[in-house]
Amino acid sequence: MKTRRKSPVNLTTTDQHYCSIDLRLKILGRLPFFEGLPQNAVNSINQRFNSIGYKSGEYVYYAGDIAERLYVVAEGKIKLFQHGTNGRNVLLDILSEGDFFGNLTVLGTFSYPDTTQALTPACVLTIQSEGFGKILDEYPSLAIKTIQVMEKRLIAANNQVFKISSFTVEKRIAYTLLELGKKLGVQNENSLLIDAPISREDLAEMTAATPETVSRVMKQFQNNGLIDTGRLWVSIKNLEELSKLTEFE
Amino acid sequence: MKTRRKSPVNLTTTDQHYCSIDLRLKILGRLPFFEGLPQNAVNSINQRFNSIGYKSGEYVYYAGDIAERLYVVAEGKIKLFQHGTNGRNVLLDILSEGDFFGNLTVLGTFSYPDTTQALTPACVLTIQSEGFGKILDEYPSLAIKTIQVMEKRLIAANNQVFKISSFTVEKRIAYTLLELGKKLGVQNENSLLIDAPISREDLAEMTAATPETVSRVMKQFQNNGLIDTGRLWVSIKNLEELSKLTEFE
DNA sequence: CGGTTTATTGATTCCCGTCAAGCAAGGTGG
DNA sequence: CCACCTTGCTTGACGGGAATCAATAAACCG
Repeated sequence: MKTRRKSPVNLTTTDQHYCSIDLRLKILGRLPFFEGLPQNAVNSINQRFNSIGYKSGEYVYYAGDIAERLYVVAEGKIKLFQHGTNGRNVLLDILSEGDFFGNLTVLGTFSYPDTTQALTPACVLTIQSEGFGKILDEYPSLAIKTIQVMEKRLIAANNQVFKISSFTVEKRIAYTLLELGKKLGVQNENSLLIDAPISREDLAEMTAATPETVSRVMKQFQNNGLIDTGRLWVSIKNLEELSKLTEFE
Repeated sequence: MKTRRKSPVNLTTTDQHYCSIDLRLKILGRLPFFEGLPQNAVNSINQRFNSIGYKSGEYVYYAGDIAERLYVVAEGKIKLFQHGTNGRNVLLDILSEGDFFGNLTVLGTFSYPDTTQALTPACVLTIQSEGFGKILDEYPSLAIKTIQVMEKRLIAANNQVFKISSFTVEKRIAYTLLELGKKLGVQNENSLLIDAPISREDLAEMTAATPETVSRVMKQFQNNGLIDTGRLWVSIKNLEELSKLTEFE
């Protein structure tokens, strides 16, 4: 069963990876977050955002920095995590196009509770929290949209707590792979490729496990034909069977 | 070291525990959630809420019920949890006066992801999600307040993930007791009483542990003079030392 | 004062983390 | 294109922290 091969994950986006001005205007308008707004509103909002490009591995901000900006992912993937005690971190989320992070509103000075890092080359739009507050005042429908997105994220975070609290490692890993498939999956021939360079360590940090254990469990999944995997990539071959693993006791 | 005695937690609120109409009007206006709104707005909003009283142990809604209402705690404590596989649940939060739960906005029909149950006799105000949507339209400042509250909750949920993922049981329990102290604490003579009937099982469900382990760890805390505890109550005697336990590796 | 719920305590088991060594993949420079 | 190096993955042996199972004791309630 030789399945190891070159990573099928697309890593080579255009090298010029600070987002060009005209590109970002188009992107902003298409973001699900701003959909439904009239075009002139989008233009107006767009003018108040700046864009920044990040190379893979670069940090957007660190936990503890003063939280005064809101960010929106325009392109690429951003890791959101908290630093663990010894050097083992906890990976809370992987954000992609249209997701926001950072500090939404002005509620006194406080610090970011987490660190954000580009997992792939990425383009990020950003605005001062204060400025975003003004936008919310101007476009109340955006505030409601924001609430809806946060509602979903809170539910997801609670599910995460649930998962880690009551699943075995095997179930946690299966569940996490399925989540990643839903969020970052790209359908290839006969398998669902997770379109981001996810390492064993990343998975360990998402599942409250160790890289070694993740490796062992994934090997087993691979032997059972549930997934296909290699260095920095995973692909789900049998989604149904993998789902079954997360179901019953 | 005989510390076992009658529970100091106040359980006997007025027995008539469906909230009276005039009481709830006063309560609504004082809720931190609605503060800052002009009085006539509060009156108008108040008219659109109903109030329901719950006896200790009663359920407000179950996970899977169709999510069409928003709730606000007016009095008492509400447990928010998810059902585990075998009968061991995961306790996500304990809500008290001013906290909201349920479904905020209308985003298609979907089900509550969690179950809510009165931990003490409680009075809860409720409104259809649709009606709350209208209120948000009318009072945009409320939408921003809502965003801020959700932002805090999301951060708390992420911290919860972090805690469970990277702390030992001892640290998790210490951390959870401190959280409860902050949220539900009442300063008594020389200790901070957690003002809710919290069982070993509740704590286990909050810390991804078993009641037996919680019992053992708390016994140790008690022997070290950090806490004082009995059946369905806990009091923090030495906050500083307890905090130290959660700090470094 | 019995009956019920909650908490304690002990003995045993096992999942998974830790430590350590070796291997495969990819990138780089000559 | 190959030697080399870095980074990520695999695999095994071992130990420990906490779950499980089980029985007793305390607290509370009618």
